[in-house]
Amino acid sequence: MTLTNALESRLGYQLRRASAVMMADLSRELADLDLRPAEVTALLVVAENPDCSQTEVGQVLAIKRANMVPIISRLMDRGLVERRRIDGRSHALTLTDLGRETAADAVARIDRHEERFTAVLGTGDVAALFRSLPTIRTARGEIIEE
Amino acid sequence: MTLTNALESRLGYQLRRASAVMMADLSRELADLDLRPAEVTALLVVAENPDCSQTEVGQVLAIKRANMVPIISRLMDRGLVERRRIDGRSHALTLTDLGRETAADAVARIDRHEERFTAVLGTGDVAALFRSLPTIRTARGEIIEE
DNA sequence: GACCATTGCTATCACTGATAGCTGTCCATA
DNA sequence: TATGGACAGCTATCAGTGATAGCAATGGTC
Repeated sequence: MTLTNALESRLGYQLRRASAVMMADLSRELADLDLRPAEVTALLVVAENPDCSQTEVGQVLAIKRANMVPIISRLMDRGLVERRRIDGRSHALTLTDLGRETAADAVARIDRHEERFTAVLGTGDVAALFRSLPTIRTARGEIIEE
Repeated sequence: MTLTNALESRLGYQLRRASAVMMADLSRELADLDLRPAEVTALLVVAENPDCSQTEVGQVLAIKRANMVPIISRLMDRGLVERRRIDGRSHALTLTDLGRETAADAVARIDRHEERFTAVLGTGDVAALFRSLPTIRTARGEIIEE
């Protein structure tokens, strides 16, 4: 028996299911990098913004300070990120050479992953998504940090 | 300093952030029901499909058999769902009166929640989302159960 | 110098999902 | 009818993400 599911007509539900599918695909694509999705996003933000602080990375990714700690720690343990004391409180984050290589690899993987989905969507639909999704994010005000 | 974030141009990232925003809003809306989002979805599927089995609910929601167990257990403990043995293996799930009340309440809350987002989107965008998101879900074939 | 905000951190918890493997049951068929 | 395989529910455990509360050290301001 196939069940009915009225949730299919809910935007939040559709978003969640679609997001889960893409995340699963991304995880597979990133698997042999041995980096979690959250770690990769942090790596890429540091790549783009040399000398940024850990808190700033968290702000742009909507990851709380407390949750940034193990992410950056792991990237440092892996030899991908270095930090330099700025003042007694904050550090400036930069990528190592290995970090830059890994970031480039990650971007290539993400692009392949994205392609698999945008390919079946049509450019109009993709454009519509890039208009709608940010609107959703700001609809209730994305609350960043505490 | 405000950082740049090239991930903003990735569909997967946008989807994840938008989904997180909606989930957070939904959680707030469901808070005083004392039911987790996953439990509510299961409740609504049972409401629509009396005498369905636990595995079937899992299939339609893409929740694995093993993960359905605590969900249904909790709904039964809460007196929202009842089950009747069908054969030695499976049970037929139905809602209790309280379950029906709670389901109706949940649907009202979900509708309010949805409204907050669809209100800022324009009907064209909403229609586009309901076309695109299911396409994304099937793009890589949503793998259901093992 | 007192006060307060900031930064990074620890510790802990909640929610969702995944895996591996068990038991008991049903069913087809050899 | 005996048996092998599929199936339903279950246990146990882990991974990933995110949230909260609170601490210590530091920096800037009045």
